[in-house]
Amino acid sequence: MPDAAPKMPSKTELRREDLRTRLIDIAEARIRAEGLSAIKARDLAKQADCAVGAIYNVFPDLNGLVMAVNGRTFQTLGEVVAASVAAAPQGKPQEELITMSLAYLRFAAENTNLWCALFDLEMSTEMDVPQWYLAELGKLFALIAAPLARLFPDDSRHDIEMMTRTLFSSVHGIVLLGLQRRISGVPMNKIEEMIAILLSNVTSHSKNT
Amino acid sequence: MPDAAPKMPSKTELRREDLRTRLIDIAEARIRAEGLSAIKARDLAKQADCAVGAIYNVFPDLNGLVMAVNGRTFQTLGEVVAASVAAAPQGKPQEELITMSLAYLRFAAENTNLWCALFDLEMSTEMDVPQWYLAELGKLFALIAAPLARLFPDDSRHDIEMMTRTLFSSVHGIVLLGLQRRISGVPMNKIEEMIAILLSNVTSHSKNT
DNA sequence: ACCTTGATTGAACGAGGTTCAGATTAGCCC
DNA sequence: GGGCTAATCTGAACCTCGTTCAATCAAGGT
Repeated sequence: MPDAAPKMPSKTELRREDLRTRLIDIAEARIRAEGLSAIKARDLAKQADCAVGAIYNVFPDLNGLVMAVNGRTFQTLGEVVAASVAAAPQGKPQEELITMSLAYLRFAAENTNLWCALFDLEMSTEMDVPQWYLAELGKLFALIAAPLARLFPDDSRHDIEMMTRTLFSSVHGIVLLGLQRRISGVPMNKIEEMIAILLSNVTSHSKNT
Repeated sequence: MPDAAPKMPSKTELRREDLRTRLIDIAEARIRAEGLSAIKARDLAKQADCAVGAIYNVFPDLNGLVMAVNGRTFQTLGEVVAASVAAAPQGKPQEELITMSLAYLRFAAENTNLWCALFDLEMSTEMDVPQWYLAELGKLFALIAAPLARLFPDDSRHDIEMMTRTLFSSVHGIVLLGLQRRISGVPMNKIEEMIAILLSNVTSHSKNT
């Protein structure tokens, strides 16, 4: 017998994996184009050229599929933010924070539906937050904490952690409400201005508590 | 004939109005207890002791009913925030802002499901934002703008407006993410601390742009 | 070739929002 | 009060979805 543990990728396994990625691709495209509510089992099956039931061989349910899409989205988001700060040489900490925030805004604006799906699901079901989610969030937080630690070298790890969460939540809130009311004005550059106001104020003064 | 314009509240009208408020009451209680997803047409009808179809005589659809609940919620929220600042004699502007923000947090924490419903609906359907919604939001903004105007008397109306939106969105973001991860720690007093960090920093420095 | 095991299928189930033809009732004039 | 008209009320029926499962089929081993 051959080695047992790293199971052979038998023909079945391959089809399985193929279907899996095909479904994720289709779901991602659909969410991007029409939003989370456009995810319908029968539509997906038709597009993927498989039976409805086949979806449930590969994912526990449609939520699981959306989670897989969210995994991709979250990873891309992390890369985009990291890339933005890597691109700006080694600016002042404040500028790094603003750069990252604008990258976050930009990503959310250009991929609104995918970005919304990231939260629409976690929010509604308050069950087990998956591991990768927390891991990705941790990576984002680390990116923010770095310039903050340089900016406030005397603050404790705890203080930096608090500031990180505070700033992330704040920027997230600005982006969220900013994009939400696409109708009622608040053009993109106003949102950018708001982020700049927030960060330049917060980071030009130091002591908290 | 009697005057025509302010139509008589005939027996039908009364029942109609009665059913309307009864349905809102029931829906409000259900959302409070079990969240937005617990709103089921058949359940509501059974509890209100009417036929399923009757709901649609009084509201365009279930969304409309939820909107009515949201109307109440939003109004209560406004009152709570206004009351909090009225209760604190005439403190410094910074303290007013913190007081209001903590009142906002407190309301969201104590009425999480109702508060979530406020955004879960507006978010998903991006159709016409109803008039009362913008009006209530305007009232909230006015409450925030008042202390800001005292704090930065030289800033233009536009600057104050921007700062108002910025702070509101930021606090909203902190509350949102804070309450979202009820599981993964972030106890209430940490959230309060985050709000305090944000506001004390922002409002102790002045110039933007 | 044959058997066993697991994947695949799609019709069927159940849950939920919404509708509508018929039954019921209110309002009104005699 | 009796009768007529128009509106309201009713709940069975319709439709859309997610999800399941008995029956079918294919892969891999012997």
